[in-house]
Amino acid sequence: MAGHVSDAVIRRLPGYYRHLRELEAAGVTAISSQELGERMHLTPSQIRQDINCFGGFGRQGYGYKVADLKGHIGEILGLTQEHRLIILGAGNIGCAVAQYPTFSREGFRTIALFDTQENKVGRCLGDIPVLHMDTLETFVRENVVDIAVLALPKRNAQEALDHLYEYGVRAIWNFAPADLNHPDDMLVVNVHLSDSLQQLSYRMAHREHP
Amino acid sequence: MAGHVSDAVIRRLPGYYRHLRELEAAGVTAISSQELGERMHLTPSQIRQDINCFGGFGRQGYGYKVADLKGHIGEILGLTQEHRLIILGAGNIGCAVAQYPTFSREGFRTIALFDTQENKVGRCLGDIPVLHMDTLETFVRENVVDIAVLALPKRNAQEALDHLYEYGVRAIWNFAPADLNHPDDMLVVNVHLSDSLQQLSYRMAHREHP
DNA sequence: CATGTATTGCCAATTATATCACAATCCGGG
DNA sequence: CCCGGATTGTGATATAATTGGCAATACATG
Repeated sequence: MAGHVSDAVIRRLPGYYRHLRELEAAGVTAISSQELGERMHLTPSQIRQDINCFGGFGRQGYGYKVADLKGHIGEILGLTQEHRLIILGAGNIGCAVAQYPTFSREGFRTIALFDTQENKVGRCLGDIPVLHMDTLETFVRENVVDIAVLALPKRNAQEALDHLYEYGVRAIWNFAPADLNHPDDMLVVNVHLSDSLQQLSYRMAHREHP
Repeated sequence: MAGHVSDAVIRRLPGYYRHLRELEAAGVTAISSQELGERMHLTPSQIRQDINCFGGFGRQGYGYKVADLKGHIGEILGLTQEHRLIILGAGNIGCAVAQYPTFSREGFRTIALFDTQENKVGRCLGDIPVLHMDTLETFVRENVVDIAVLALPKRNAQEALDHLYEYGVRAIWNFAPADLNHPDDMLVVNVHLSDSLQQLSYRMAHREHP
């Protein structure tokens, strides 16, 4: 199992996790691929195949135990270990990420925000301090930082990434609307809000019944 | 041409648009599929095939005219017509969307935010008013609203969607971390920030060289 | 205006992804 | 403890997406 997992499967994993959490919260203890498929708008076959990339978590004639499966998928997603984040840019997006309620439940802990604007530096969001961008290097070298979130203007994003690499950060969650260049041993996942909105626009322009 | 365009192509279109805009800004007037492919990390073949879904915009022995191609793709994406947005939820995400700089350039115009918290209602973000959620129905019935952005807590999202449908809105850009039920003639595009961060976590947990 | 070169458009081949079908097997009830 | 009904795990098949290859053709040059 887990020989090679395709991108398509990885994209669906968080969806499984989300639905399983909801089912667990609703008190459902077991579910079949049939039922889960109806819920998620996927075929039962696809669900069984996806889950089987990682091993046989189900039981014939019964289905999957919700709590077990959620646990396994959480582990596969790496949510059992804590991730320490810093956020570059304390604007709306940076603050939104810092305060997003579900992240902390999933092991993502924001330890600091960074900004250049003097009126933002020194404040706190909850218990997260907003530090000056000039102190970034020292901070990163003296603290464990697993992920850096880029929530700053496009023009500063590439330079910030280059510095972060130099200081040792190897994973980036990027909100700047640009495809940043990065070394092979650095992971970059883009959010690209604009792309998502443009997809909606495309579908509106091309839907059959207007 | 344009018989049926696959999801995979639609997902890539905004990327083409973004890169073409950058090229145009950089003063590049023409580009080959080869060069564009290197820039975007796609094969030249794929680029030619993608673009050909919509017609032959290129010229043999020469490549594509950047401005022309950008214009065509903008049109295909529906960016030539204005879209009027309302945003439900004036928290960090709602405000981030309202003030996101590139949206207005692409024809997306936010005309109002809605919230239930009294201390937010009555203020403005730039020239966009924050109105009380109770006035949503009246507002939507009296104004043209093309897209509603859901930037409110998960527990309120489904109900909000149902109301919006009733009032006549037929396109939703959803930031709530839930897969909302919706009628067939309503378009819903999800952002699901958590999914994106979990994908990063997955890749961190499974990368070869730690 | 003729010629060589670069590059598209497009069809074929390959690879990836999703679905189907069914044997293996586990649960629950009697 | 055994049997019936349900549901998984999985190999085979179908469908979709990507890449390769090449003829057609437009541009640039002299």
